[in-house]
Amino acid sequence: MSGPISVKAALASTAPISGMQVQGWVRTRRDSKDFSFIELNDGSCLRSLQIIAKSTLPNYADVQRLQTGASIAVRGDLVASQGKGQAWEVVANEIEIVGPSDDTYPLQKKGHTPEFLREIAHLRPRSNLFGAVFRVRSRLAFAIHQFFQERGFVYVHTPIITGSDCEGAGELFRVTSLDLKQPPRRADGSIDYAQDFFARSTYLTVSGQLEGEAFACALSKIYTFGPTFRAENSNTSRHANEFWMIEPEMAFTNLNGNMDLAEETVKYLIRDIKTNCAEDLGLFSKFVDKELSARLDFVIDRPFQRITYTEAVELLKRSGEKFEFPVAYGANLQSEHERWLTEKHFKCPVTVFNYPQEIKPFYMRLNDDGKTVTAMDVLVPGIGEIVGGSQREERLEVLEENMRRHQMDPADYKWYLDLRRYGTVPHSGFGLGFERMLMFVTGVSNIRDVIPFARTPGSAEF
RNA sequence: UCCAGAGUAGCUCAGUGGUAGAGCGGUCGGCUGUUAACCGAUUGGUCGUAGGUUCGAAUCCUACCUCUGGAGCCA
Repeated sequence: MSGPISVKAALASTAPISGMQVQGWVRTRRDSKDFSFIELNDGSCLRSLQIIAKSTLPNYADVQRLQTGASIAVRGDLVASQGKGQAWEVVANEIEIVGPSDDTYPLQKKGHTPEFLREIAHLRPRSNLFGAVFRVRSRLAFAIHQFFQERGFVYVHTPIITGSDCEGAGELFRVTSLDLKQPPRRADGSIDYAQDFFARSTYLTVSGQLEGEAFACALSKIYTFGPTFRAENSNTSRHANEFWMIEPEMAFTNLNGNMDLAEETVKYLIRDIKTNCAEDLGLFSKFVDKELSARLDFVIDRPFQRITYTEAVELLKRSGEKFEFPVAYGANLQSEHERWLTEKHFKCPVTVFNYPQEIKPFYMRLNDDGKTVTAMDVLVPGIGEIVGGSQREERLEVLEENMRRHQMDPADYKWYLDLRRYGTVPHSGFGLGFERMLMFVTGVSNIRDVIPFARTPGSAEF
């Protein structure tokens, strides 16, 4: 006999197996006249395996005291179940109690709210919902690599500790080894970071884009996929201070090619999860979001709407809708505006592009109208922005001018400007929020519930 | 950070100035190829924290903490 098999493998068996072994955690236990039913779950799949523990087991008294949460190893035979609800069950010949549990175990056999489970983040993966979420998270990460690798993109590891506090976007977490009680000072009293570990100020990355551009301008098509850190005091269901982001970057590609890739990426990922995580998706459709299945089908079945920022503003103005914030050209679209476009008007993902340059970062390419830049955001129902990207400004002089307008010193970005000095090329890319994609595909509405141990303002337990 | 709401049993909640409650869970017993089993009994509380008002506060007031929803920032 070989080693233990997973619950998933046991349930997928096509024939009885005598002399098999499974191990996992007790979900519930019920007594019958001469035996006990144990539901065993090992996280390999949503479903549990029913174990029949007969009263003839030498340690039956101990087995009857097994409580939810206990870990056991079972030897026995996989047989066709006599009961309804499952095809297979295991008649145990031996049950080893590996680790007992007791009645203080917080995950009892009843419904729990996600908010409560969030407080026990170390135990919640043992629940049906979170087991499913994190299995899907794993598969989604795999599918991302598969998607880009299939298309010849090279996976690049951009630095996590970075010296560029550029983009002007977002607060950064400082990385330092200085003694906070006695930091070295300069003559003017300011802290002298030249004496810090890297002989300069360093931070946790907020984006790998600039470094990604360097590699795209060499390997043609690249993507990054890694953690990102923002020190913003954001308290919403869609923001975390540590999250993962996918950032593809393509040389010789304009905004249209960029929008095509973003749409293809989102659709591919949904299709992959639908085929490879069907059982877990079923749980989400049933208990998290009844519309989930229909929405996912809708998204993969038809093209995303593409409209310019100007068109979006016109649509919003003509909508007759009363918005809390007024719609005006030159202002950022508010959440309520985005929601109207994607949830009420088009009822599908919407790609908005060509934004006024004043409200977008320095690196986006200026359009011929001299007013708009090649920004694009993909908005999805329920979540809002899931992708943000642009064609990058490849013209050295224009880029330098943009920097000056953003109060940036081009001298600080010499290496970035070099990419335009030597063999510059039109190139484009975007950032896809991994957790937001996971929220979209699972229907889970709070980002804290799709991250194993979420980091949010005031909260870094575990 | 701003706006709104909420903190009462392990969990979900009721209780709006006068002896702290229910359902679920847990425990014990019964029944039973059960499956969110069923039937009966039982267990369970510093009412978020600290002050204050009052003869008396879960309830009213003040501050703080935490959580939830929304906003801003964005992925």
